[in-house]
Amino acid sequence: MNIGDVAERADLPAKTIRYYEDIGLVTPARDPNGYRNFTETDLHRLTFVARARTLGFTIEDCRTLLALYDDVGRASADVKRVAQDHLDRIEEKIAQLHAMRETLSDLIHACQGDHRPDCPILSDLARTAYGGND
Amino acid sequence: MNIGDVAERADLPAKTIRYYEDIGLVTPARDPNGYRNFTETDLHRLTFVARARTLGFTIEDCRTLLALYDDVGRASADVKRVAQDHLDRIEEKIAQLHAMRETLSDLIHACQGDHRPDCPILSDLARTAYGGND
DNA sequence: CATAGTCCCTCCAGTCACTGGAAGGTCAAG
DNA sequence: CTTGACCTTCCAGTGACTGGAGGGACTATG
Repeated sequence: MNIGDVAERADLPAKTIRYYEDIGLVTPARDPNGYRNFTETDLHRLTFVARARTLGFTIEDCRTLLALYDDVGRASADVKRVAQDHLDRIEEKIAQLHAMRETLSDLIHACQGDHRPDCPILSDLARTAYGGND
Repeated sequence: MNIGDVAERADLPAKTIRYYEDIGLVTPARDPNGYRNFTETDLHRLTFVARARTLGFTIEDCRTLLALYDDVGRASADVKRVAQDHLDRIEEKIAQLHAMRETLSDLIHACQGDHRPDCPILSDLARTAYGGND
């Protein structure tokens, strides 16, 4: 398979696949003309990575997960730990985003959004760090 | 004020403040020895940016918000639009993260996490794209 | 006056995961 | 033989910093 076919079947840009080769996630063979020649296994690894990426795993996580996938003697506990760590990071991010959302939506609701300059959003941003404790 | 004082008062690394100067968010004066000499106004702009960044605004947003803040003839509607766009992006990210969280936590719950190799997490990642429609 | 320690300076490189583009080689069809 | 679609490599840019090298400036002490 050429890179175009793989790109379509793995639903990944060809650029990304070349990048994944660069960083060693796949190592496709080469035709005499220099074209990459992917096997079904290569494609499978790429769809694996694509799926992991949509779940938010980092490339390093993907590398680890691929290694575990290749290791028939793996312990599922190792996989679970990678996933749990990742989930923890996601929870943390969600919490941060929730905090931002709350503040932002409060400010947006408080803002008239008209032609006048007065704006609680700017007032909030411009508040000093000691804004009201004294 | 030297950069160290500003760093402490704005709760920003000195490195970051230099970077903000590089990209034109502040333009502190210079002492004859080359040291940056920040005014209270500079500090105020930096705390403004710091606050905006904790609310997740991009640097470009910060640039826009600072310009609006400086413009006494601004319309609050302009500020509100920037904030609303940002909130929309946050909502979208939260939705994505929720989707990841749901899938991940399902998979993690399904995984025994023991010494055996069988693992629904890996099975999910390794599923083919046509995984069950045929 | 020398020295030590703390601050400050600039410039370069790296992060993460791609993405865009230039410049050029290869292949199948007409 | 040309056109167009494909493929190749290499370089640079993204966002928002961060780390480090290599060196100058200032303050306090002996």
